Amino acid sequence: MPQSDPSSSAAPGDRSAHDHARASDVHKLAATKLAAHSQRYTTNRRRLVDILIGSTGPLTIAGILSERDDLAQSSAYRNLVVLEEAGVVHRIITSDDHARFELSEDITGEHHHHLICDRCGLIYDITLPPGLERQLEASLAGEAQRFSFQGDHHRVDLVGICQSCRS
Amino acid sequence: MPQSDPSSSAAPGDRSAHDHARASDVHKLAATKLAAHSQRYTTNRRRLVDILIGSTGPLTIAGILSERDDLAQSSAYRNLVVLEEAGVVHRIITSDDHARFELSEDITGEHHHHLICDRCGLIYDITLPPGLERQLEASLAGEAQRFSFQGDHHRVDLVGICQSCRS
DNA sequence: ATTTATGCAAATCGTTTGCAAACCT
DNA sequence: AGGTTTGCAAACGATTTGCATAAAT
Repeated sequence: MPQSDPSSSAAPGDRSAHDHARASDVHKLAATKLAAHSQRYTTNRRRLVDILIGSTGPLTIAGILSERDDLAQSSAYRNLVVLEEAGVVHRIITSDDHARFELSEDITGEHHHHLICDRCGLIYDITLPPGLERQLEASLAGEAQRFSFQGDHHRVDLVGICQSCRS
Repeated sequence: MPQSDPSSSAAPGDRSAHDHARASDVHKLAATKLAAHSQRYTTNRRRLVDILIGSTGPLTIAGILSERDDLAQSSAYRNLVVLEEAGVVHRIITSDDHARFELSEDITGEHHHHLICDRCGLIYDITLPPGLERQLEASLAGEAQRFSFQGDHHRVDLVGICQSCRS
């Protein structure tokens, strides 16, 4: 429903949660995770990771492809699946039709949440106080138990309208 | 990626968060909300709302259509858009390719969150302690302000594997 | 009488997949 | 060599839309 240029995905005043990890460390971890899944760290996969390292926030496929014109769309899709399964990247689904990708928290070592623009799909990274995270975890674990549900990870989003869509 | 019968969407031990509102009240509210958006409360729209009232949890389009065979798919899609815009229903997007729908919190008067099965897309409704909700709201509001983001509503999901997908 | 809603079938568009060539190990 | 990855183009499938008919005001 909302439409905009899906290749843009900007960042706000502060630095993003991503740029805390050094590129070489990220690649090392990525290689390890892929190896654990019997997958190779090919040139294209490394390229994808590099693009995500360089990004200030979650990127759409279009955004990723626009960074390098020597990247086949189908390979991007395929490799993002592999990277996701290996736990290297994380796929974010919003009401926007375009999936977005970011490095996984295992890789960046950060736990964060999102502000999601309902109009253009733009995503900002945010963090919550550790105490709040703990309480949340505890409550969710309790609810999961009631439903015999095996929780894996939680997600907190604030949905609204970003500054540029408002103006 | 995960696949299963999208027409099924069961409930667990307890009652769902939905069955607290009386059907007549729901219809009255729905009519009001639609009127406020210059939209009619047509037969098909009422049917959709009825199906959601009767459901124990969020339903996919397939699940909705399977409840009544005299409901055209395109009309379901179109009317769900109208109902969503009027704030009568709420659309839930997961990694599953099938959008799911539930009555909006304005209508049910309940604020709840979700356990989402990563394999089959099944969704359970859960609630968090009011105190925790308040802290969460406050933290999110603070973050929104930092990004000049106009928050509308928050969302908390626990993603994992449901009992039947585990067995 | 006009506007709005319906239902069918066709179109759309992000994503997935078949297949032959290129790449690793 | 033997299996994997790549890139092109074709296929897929949930959702959307054009259009003629039916309903509502």
